Amino acid sequence: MDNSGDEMEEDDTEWKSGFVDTAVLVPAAASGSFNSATTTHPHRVILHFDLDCFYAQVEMIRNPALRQVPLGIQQKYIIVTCNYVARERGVTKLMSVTDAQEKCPELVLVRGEDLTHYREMSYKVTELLLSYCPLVERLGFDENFMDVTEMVESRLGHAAESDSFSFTGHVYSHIAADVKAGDHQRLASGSHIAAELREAIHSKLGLTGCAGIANNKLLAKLVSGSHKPNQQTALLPENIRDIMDSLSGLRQVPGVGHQTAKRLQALGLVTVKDLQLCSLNDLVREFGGPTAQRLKNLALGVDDSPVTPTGAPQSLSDEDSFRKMSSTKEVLEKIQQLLTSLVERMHKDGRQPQTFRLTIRKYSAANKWFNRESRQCPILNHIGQKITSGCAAEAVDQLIPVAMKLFQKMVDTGTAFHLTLINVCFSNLQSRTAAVSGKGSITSFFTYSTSPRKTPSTSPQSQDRSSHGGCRNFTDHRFGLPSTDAQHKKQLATKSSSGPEAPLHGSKCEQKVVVGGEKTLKASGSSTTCDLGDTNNPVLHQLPPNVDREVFKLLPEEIQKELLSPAYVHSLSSNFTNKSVSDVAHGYKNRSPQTITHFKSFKDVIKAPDKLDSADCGITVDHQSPAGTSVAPGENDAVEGTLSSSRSSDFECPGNVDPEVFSELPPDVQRELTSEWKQQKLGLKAPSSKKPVRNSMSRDRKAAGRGSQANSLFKYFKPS
DNA sequence: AAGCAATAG
DNA sequence: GGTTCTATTGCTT
Repeated sequence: MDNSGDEMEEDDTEWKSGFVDTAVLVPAAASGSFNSATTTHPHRVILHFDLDCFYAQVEMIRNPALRQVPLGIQQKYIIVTCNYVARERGVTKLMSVTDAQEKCPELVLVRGEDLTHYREMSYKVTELLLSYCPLVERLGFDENFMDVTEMVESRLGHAAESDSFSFTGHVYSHIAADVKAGDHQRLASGSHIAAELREAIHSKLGLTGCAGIANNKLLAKLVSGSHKPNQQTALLPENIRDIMDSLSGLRQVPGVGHQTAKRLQALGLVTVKDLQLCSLNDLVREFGGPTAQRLKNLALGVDDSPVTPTGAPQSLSDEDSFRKMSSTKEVLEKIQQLLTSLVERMHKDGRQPQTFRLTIRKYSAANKWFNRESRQCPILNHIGQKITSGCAAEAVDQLIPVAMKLFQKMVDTGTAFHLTLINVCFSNLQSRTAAVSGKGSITSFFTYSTSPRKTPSTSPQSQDRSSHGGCRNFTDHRFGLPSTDAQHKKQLATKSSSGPEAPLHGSKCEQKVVVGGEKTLKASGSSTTCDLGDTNNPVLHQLPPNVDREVFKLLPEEIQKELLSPAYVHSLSSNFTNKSVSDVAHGYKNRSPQTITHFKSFKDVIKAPDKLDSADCGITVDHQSPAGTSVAPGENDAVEGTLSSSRSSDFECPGNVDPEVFSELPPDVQRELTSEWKQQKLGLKAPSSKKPVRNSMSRDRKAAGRGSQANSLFKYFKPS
């Protein structure tokens, strides 16, 4: 049944033509616009790199002793990957820890939930590849596509034909030495480039991996795993049919996922050949024209998708999963923990996130999997600036109430809930100046071009690569490739997305986020100083009715401006924005300039409750004195009518909870927390200087949620 | 712009 | 296929 050579399918002219010339199946409109070499020659030269058991390799570099033992990388209760020693003992990817230990009792486990080291190494690989050629596309942490067509042309043009008539590495379904490379000079050249890049990755970074060389991404990826580990394989055009036929099912075709495979199966298609032979009309009926054509092309080994330079990530997220989380307090602490690391990562990136998203997974017996839901909202500029300017603790503090508000949109904290995952995400990442000085003004990109992404090295702290200077030079005379040729620039320009100066990965290059540089803001040094003296603001009449004028006048000018911006005023009808405006106003009104600069973060407070200085904290609630010198209702709330509900002063927080943060939480949440604290207090002694995070302490006070008099703000917290 | 589905490693 | 911890794209509203 394996008719891989050239059997005669009686009536199938359509699919034969697909192999002969990819352009036949490519819509004319598309073929004119995609990248580089397609217009000058029929085939691009595409490389696919795939690092061997990537996480395990990183851990073995960190601890070379692990090289000789069976090593598994554990996330929660599964082995996500393992080294080859472990594979010889029967350990496989995605095996449960118990199964793995049964197979291999000597298995050494390393925890891999924290992806920091993997992410950093991953970007070093991408940057190394980028130092040779700009067309590099990441796929996950351990794979990269590369369009080396230009490099190949350059090499073949410059003659030095020594390399050009032989392949290096494997050639799919051939003995490499037997292949007449002269018929495939461009792929042969690509095989040498792949070998050199693999060697560079090994010598500079200490990592091994596989590579595939073919005429498109689909084929390069499919062929790269033909010989593992640490080997490479090229695919000749005449063997496309072979490799497609070798796939055991449609699921193996990159781009065909579970859902698509199921729909195809419903049409009676289970093998690649089934799809190749299926009438296009049937597919169009099920999937629509473009998807139908793409699926059929994939089955034929045809893929015209360009290698799209990945650039800096478009979102940063952090998440944790667990068996069960069912109290608001746990949720709050988990969110705080996730935010703390996410904000730090965001700061190193240097860009300013415009959107925050909270995702949860609710337990459900029926559908234990894939039930994630999320809510997102804009990030106020003053919070975003805290991140970029390095005020991480304050940024976290101010994001926690935002996150809890989103949380409550998804979960009725009044009734039982059962979460198994929480994710926090920053997206819509903008390069500094753009955000503040009004929507993407292009000019702002270039005025502050501080972190050139030309040099492959990113973070100063990981700067052991003192030899990095050699990279460029090596590249240049080796490949004689000006990375500035027209084709590349064209494609790069289309994806300028995140701004030219955004580093590929965490620069942490203190780009002096000139807060005052923006403008009129007088406070030069301290970014958060309030300007209490400014009383003649001509635009107060623009304020929405629920914003207290007196409070507004107390805000720093930058915040005022933000609140008055057209986009902002326009969106004031939404729940979120109303609430946020109020919160902002409220938060600031209760602080003198001095207390702001010395503000103790929630994180700091919770970690060192005994070091609290009450003078440093918000003044509305005294969380320190055992006597409970909480401020009387209304005493500090000049804006009682509009703003007081979320800050009922008739309560007390445990000593390790920042009242500022607490006060900004939704009333429901305050109520639940208060009742938990109350119970804990009754149940056990208050720890004063212990493992602070887990427990809470101090006195309670029942009436935390007693803002039952629903004012205009209360409704925003009601589930709906 | 928000939320989700699908795909990927 | 799902375990994990991400990340991207495209559809729908």
